[in-house]
Amino acid sequence: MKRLTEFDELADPSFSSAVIAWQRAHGRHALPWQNTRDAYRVWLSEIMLQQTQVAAVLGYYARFLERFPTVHALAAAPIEDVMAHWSGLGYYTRARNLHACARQVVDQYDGVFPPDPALLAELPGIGRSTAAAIAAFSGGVRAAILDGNVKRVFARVFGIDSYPGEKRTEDALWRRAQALLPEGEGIESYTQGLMDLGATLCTRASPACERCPLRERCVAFATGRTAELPVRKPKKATPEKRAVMLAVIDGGEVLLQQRPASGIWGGLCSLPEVDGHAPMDEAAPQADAVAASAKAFGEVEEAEALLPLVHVFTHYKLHITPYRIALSARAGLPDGHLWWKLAEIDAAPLPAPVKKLLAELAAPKLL
DNA sequence: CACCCGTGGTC
DNA sequence: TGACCAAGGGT
Repeated sequence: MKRLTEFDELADPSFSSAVIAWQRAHGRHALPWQNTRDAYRVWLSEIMLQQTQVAAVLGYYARFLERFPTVHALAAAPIEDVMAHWSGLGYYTRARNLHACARQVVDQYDGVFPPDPALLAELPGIGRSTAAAIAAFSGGVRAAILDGNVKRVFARVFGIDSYPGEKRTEDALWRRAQALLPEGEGIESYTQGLMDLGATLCTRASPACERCPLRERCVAFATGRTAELPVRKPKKATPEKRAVMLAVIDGGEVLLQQRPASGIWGGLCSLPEVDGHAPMDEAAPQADAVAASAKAFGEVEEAEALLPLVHVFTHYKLHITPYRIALSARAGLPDGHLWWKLAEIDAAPLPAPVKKLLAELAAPKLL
């Protein structure tokens, strides 16, 4: 007698048939990165969609494709150009990896993405799940994804009551994902169906269980635990930091500083800061102290405190205290700094809160 | 392996 | 309105 393996235990062909049938009837079919097997377009969408919702990606995707229509165009472009087109989308390592990946595909694969998910996953910015999605959508390859949508759907359907971010739980989820893949054709519909289910029906809050094709096999639905599953990440207090930023203005231009490639806002530009990040229990420096530190950039004509703003990251809260510094004369340009025309601030590779601050400085709202 | 990395939307 | 979340990967 044949011993049942764990895969046999987890396998269930009716699961993928239900997802595929639902996707074909009720899933999304008209997103800009669908209805193509162009691996470049599929890859670009998958990278942009990492930890980012569809609505936020749409505009970036269109503008990016217009500027970089092929992997060759992207590989040939300067990184500054790539960063500028990513500016505001967040997780900027993705943009650096995107560029590095394009160059690697051109150099190593003659501009053709390999169909094998294991090879895709060796490229920068492409992990196991993204590799599977690219392979499935662009080549019909049978490979398992495990993103936030799949984790949520699985946690509810199978009543998984441990935190999905925990290694042991995630390993178990990967085994299910692999075991539940459709045997025959339909990997594209199945993969898209899992994403669509999670994004449109099996949402975090108030899921639409009455329309769900998996309702009758869903443990969370049967036990009234959809609000408790998936189990949330255990939370901890988030620290608060302070940054004093200098908007040094002269002749319609503002002084920007290149940030290090790693760390927060890596690879972007920002405003020069006084004393870097200080903990919140220290008071912000006085205006004269700020003006003194701005002397490195030239003769200070005026130093004006602007309205403080708070920017919240996943892991800490940043209190930004901005100062407008008007110069009467410029000193030599320090290393890693550049002047940027305020009128063209939209095109600068800046994080969202800094760009917003400077946009308002360039064109103050009349109240 | 737990933690780091952005931003906009939602309740 | 603060907390939480959304098509993860790199270290």
